[in-house]
Amino acid sequence: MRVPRPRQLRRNASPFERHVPGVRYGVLDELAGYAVRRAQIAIYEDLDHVMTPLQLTPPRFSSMVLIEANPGIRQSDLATVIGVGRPAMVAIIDHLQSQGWLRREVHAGDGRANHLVLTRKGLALLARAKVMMLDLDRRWTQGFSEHERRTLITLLDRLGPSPAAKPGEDPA
Amino acid sequence: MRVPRPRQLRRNASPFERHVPGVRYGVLDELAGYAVRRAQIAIYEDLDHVMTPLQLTPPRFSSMVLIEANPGIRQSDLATVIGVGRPAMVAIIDHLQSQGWLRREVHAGDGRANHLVLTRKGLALLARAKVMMLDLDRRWTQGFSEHERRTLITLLDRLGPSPAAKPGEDPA
DNA sequence: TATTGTTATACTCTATAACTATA
DNA sequence: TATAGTTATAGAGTATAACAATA
Repeated sequence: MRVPRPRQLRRNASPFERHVPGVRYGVLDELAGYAVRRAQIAIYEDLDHVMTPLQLTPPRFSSMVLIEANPGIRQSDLATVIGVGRPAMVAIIDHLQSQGWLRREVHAGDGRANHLVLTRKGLALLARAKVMMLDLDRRWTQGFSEHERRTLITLLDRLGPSPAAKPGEDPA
Repeated sequence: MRVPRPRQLRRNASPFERHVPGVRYGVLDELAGYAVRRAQIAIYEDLDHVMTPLQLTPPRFSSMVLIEANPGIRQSDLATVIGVGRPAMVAIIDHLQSQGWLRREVHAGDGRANHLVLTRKGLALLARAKVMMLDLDRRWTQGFSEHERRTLITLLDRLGPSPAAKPGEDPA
């Protein structure tokens, strides 16, 4: 089962409506998991407008952020962190390198591994992308108080099978 | 850009870790959008265990819930509601029908449209699936208070470009 | 002319397996 | 033997366009 990277956009279609008037959603409205899915669809329609002009995709953007914050990280570790396989990571890095945004250097202590570093050009683009992404994300939480925004992120980080659901912490 | 139905599972890989120790996530930790993505990856790894034995997928399950709650809904409307294209909906309905879980009847007032109705067998399976899904969802929010659970769903429903972000309502 | 369901097609993303070079 | 990166391949899911039947 694929983890939906939200569905491919239907360019000429009307935007996704989370609650179509007159339709009863039954248990779906009771499921946190379905709320996540719904939110993701709505978000991705918008995300496209920011990513595409920059020749970026969500995994490409995430990778650049992580390489900047962890210079010299190796590909396999990066793949683990963003949750893709190693082969998929090769394609992501290939693209970023073809744009001149990063270099693959030989790892100092391990001849098998790649040492990933952003170029000046890559850092410049990333700076722009980060501003745009932060701006977009703030627009998504426009009506939220800062407390609500933090609460949402914290609850999302706790949601899920194993690492989440620790009764001790109470972010709300 | 595709809306990620979360990534295909790597069966022999370790489960997705949302915060790998020693890795700095930079702005990613500030983005509600990335928190959504992270949560979805974690969720889908688990979802698989419930869906597969029942010959279900998330869109199939959602479709059945919606057909039960809105008997006679037409395919195109169903597609709009769950956020897929009409061709994708055909495949979903085909499968549900092949399992004997629903019938396509001719719509009373419109000879073009299909009137979708669950069979007794479909209703029985759906009843089982709903119990399992609710149970799974509760496990994902195990450490949450009921207030936190509702808050998460409400905030997720407000997150996004257009319909969300209404300053008036304060669910937290 | 527009819409519903359908089919055919292409594209994207992903997993899996196998290869190489290092360890 | 095991691991990092790579390549090749197949599969799932989706969008797009075009078609028939009906409105």
